[in-house]
Amino acid sequence: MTTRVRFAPSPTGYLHIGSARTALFNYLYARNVGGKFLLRIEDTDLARSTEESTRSILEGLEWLGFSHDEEIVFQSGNAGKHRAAALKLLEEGKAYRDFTPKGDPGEKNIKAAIVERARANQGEKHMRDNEFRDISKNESDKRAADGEPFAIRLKVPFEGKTSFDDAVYGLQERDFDEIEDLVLLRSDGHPLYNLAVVCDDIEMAITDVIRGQDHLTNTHKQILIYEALGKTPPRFAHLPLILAPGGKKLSKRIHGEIVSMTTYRDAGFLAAAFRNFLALLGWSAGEEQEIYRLAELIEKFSLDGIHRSNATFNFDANNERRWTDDKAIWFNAEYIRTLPIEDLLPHVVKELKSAKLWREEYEEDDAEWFAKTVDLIRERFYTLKDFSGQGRAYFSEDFDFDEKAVQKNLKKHPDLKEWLPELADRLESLDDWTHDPLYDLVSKFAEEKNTKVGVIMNGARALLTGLAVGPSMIAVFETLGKEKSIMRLKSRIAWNE
RNA sequence: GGCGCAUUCGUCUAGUGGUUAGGACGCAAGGUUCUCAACCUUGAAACAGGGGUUCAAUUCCCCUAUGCGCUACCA
Repeated sequence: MTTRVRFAPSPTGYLHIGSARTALFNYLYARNVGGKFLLRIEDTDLARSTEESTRSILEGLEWLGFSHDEEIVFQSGNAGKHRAAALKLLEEGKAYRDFTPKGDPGEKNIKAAIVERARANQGEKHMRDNEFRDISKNESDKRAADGEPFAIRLKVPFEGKTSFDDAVYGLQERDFDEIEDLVLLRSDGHPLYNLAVVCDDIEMAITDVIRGQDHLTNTHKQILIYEALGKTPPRFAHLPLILAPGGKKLSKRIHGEIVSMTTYRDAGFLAAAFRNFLALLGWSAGEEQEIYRLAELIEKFSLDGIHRSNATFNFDANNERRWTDDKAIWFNAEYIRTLPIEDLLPHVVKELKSAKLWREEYEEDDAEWFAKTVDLIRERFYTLKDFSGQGRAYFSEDFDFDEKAVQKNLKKHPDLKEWLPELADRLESLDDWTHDPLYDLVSKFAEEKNTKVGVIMNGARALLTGLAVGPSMIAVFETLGKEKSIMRLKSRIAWNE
């Protein structure tokens, strides 16, 4: 039987970082064993589900490069089948109608209400004391026929336990005492989550369910449904959660944009880098390697390598430099500087286009220059945004001068105001615009002015790029070319007092 | 309240009944350098606590603590 896994988000927001990792692991697992990776949108909660969320999630998945197999399944489209399943169980006596009026949680905190109710019961087991569990079929049918509203509950047996062998957490057992007669169908006819999931997973012939650990205890309920339906449950693998610093839940409400996949895309992350980072959050191949191309991830992925404890996504909301996990940023920088240049170029092109710095020549006559320049400047960049930010001076005459750079590298040495234009004149007569002659000329110039070559270099860098930091000055001369270099050396803009 | 799951440097993690408990990010120092990165070298940094079992426990068992999850006619 071929392996079939699914990623099943509910469209109530953008693609969350934890969901993204669940999708990743499902994807890697499927590709590793040569199975199918399916997508199901769990849009049964119509009040909260939006088309926009669905779109955003799909966008996120696409960005990450997880292509799904087969058609996307929308859970809402299967409500009829879910209802039929509940009715079938009712017919077979494996479920019953509960005519208890629907309770109204109102504005009360749901968690508090649960605890309150449990405390009232003081540890007594009240799982099977529903008064409608054992009423006669006749009475049940009659009340239903009279139009009395009811929910359908699964009839969980008195004695016994469910068990399953989780691929991550090992053998899990749960006594029936701990499981209430769960509602399958609401009194308004809508199926509940546990029923819907089981029905859809059966329908989609899912063989392995890989999902967040928050479903670990619910799995027992789902197994009961599988059994009632006469189906064999799939294999389960539960994933540890990704938490915020301090061990708290990572939520969009509290932590905002940082949990959204689109944030990373828009911040200039490479999907490959983020994917790599995500893969190592809760999974390890058991070796010291950390950089994995997608093909390698697929090849090495195994459920055995999944951790059992939750991971913290480490960031500091109060520190701009640490707006997201340091290691994620490191991965991105590492990818930017080590990717084969031809793989990086399309991303830079896109960035320059969106920053209005793009010129068609970069793809034509100046293609070689473009590749060389990107290669030169990428080494100290962290995100794709840097190509249009710090890298602006390489692609445009319209760039800003960093005030600190001007102070430190130009104004602190007032002589440079005369020297640099003078250097420009010298350069004018240089025919061979390559490293050695350039270096010779500049160092001779410095010697002549009785100053350190660094003073000239740093001053020139500030004038030519607007920054105090950047590639070797000679390399900047080379890449900018004679004309622009001379022009900028003579420019007075930066000196503007 | 009940039930479940977890706990190795700040973070991500490797690992084992006997190890100097390893790596990565970050941090610090030094080297290199026209600056900043990169790179190289070095450093600080961890087995939650208490009981067992054992010749030996970070590793196995129990308890406690802490965190997380579930406990809903939410998903």
